[in-house]
Amino acid sequence: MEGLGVRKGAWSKEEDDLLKQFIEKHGEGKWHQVPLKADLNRCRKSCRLRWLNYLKPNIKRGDFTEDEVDLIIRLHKLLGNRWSLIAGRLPGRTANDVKNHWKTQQRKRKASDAKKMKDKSQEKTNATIHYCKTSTTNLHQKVEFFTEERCKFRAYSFKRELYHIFTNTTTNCGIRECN
DNA sequence: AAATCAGTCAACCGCCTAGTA
DNA sequence: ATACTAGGCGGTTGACTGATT
Repeated sequence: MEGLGVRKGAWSKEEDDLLKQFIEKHGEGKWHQVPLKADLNRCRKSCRLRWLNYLKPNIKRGDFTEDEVDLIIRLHKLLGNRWSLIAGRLPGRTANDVKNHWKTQQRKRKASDAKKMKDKSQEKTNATIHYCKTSTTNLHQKVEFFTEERCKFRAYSFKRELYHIFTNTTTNCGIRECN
């Protein structure tokens, strides 16, 4: 049975050579025969993946070009997470590469969106703080002024405004008429 | 210089489908 | 119709590496 005592993890140079030699001699496919005939202590899936994602000739390494990125975005819109189909349209790129690239970009986008949201809310908070600071100063002065003038109603209404600034509410603040 | 963090990429896992006995 | 096997795929993990603190 596959999986008993089968080697896992990174492939060695020797294993790569054995796999390459086998494929060159017998061609792709027949993956179930590979471990036995190539004398590899690996499962068939691992052999297939190693070949497709790393050893296969013409695999392109390095950064994705702008054209490739653009194509990935358009194809993803069209096909969703069908990485093998998308990779099929990108010569030299594997489904694994495309998938990894997409995930990385997605993470970056999320991080940048989160930062934008944070900045926006910080802006809002700062504006509110600024508004409160200036408003409260003005209102306190008005309350004091009208209290001194014995203008109870005006002083009361400015107290209400103060309260609303601090509690950010328009419900009954419970402030009683000042004396 | 050491510790921590973040990004990248190879590899594994589990599921699905098709073919076959 | 059912069970089994192989191939294929997408999601996820973990090792590695370079950057930052």
